[in-house]
Amino acid sequence: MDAEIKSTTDVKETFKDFLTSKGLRVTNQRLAIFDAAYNHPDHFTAEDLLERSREIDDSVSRATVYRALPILTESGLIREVDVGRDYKFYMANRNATTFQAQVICLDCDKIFEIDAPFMEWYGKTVADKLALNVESQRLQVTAHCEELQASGLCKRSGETASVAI
Amino acid sequence: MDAEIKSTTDVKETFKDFLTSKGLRVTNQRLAIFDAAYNHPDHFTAEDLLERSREIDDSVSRATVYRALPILTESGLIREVDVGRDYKFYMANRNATTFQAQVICLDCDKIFEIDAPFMEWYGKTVADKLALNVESQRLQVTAHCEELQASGLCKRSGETASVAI
DNA sequence: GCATTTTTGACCTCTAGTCTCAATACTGTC
DNA sequence: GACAGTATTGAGACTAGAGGTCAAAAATGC
Repeated sequence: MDAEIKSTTDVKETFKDFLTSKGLRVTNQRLAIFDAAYNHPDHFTAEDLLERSREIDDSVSRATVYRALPILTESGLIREVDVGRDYKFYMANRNATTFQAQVICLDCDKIFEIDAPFMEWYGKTVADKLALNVESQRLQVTAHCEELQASGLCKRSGETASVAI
Repeated sequence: MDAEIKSTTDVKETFKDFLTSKGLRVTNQRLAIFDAAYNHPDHFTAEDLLERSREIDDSVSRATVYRALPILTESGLIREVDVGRDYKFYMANRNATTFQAQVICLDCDKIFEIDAPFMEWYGKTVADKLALNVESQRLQVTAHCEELQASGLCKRSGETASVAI
């Protein structure tokens, strides 16, 4: 395996270390939730995560998932993805470091993230100009299934589109 | 009064026309909600709007406000402003046509919108490149009160900052 | 003014997310 | 490995924003 790519097992150790360093305990439930979250190929909701976590450890409760999410987010292993819905989405932070634009399908609820390095540069420019701390910036594009398939973005679930803007 | 700037009374007529054209009835409650929304200087929530509407017509109910919001949004007189909170914000669409970036204060809940014409151009470029319909794009910048005051953005409530990025 | 039909207010329901608290399980120490 | 101390857990109650239901009220067209 490529030395630059961390295996899930390695990342799991990172997560355990994170817990310990914060004085938090390493529990089966937290590990199950980590596995479910980090290996999820797409965006997921808290409810999705509960379901998947229970496939690994059926004792995991809804409350524990909601309690684990901020920990996982703080660890940097997953991140919140706000798409302007009434509930939150999350996704594993497996590789992305550059800014990503969200393409949201209005028909089927799918969310794609595509690289938008230009936006990152723009964000920095804005931050300099206003002397503000840019915590988040979003470029959100909405479209319909048909258009998405024509653009080559919408393939199979879990497959990353190789498009950048 | 400048002929190019519509008075609230004129806009109210536009709203009445909109209702009629959609086969909807012109009711005191809808007009009260329109007044409360269109004359609100800042961003507001449904609950804010309920309170303000009741100052104009104390018979206005919560349900009616929630029912009026999509109508007002569809009419284009107000717009939804998603700032990634658990509840929706709205604001009057008094002048803005260009893209606006949101600057959100993490300390005091204030939201500023500043012109970002560059983003609009970028959105169009993206739309062309992907052959997608850009429905919304957001540049969201977060900051703290101190920073905001230093940048000249945070003044008095209701005052528009004259900053563009 | 009257009949028709929409709209309304009061209240009920829904859902995502959070809180409570007794029971459980992790951790450091022996 | 067992123990004590303490964090964590699951079940279920709870909250808040949002929206649905339905009989009563009000706007519209004639």
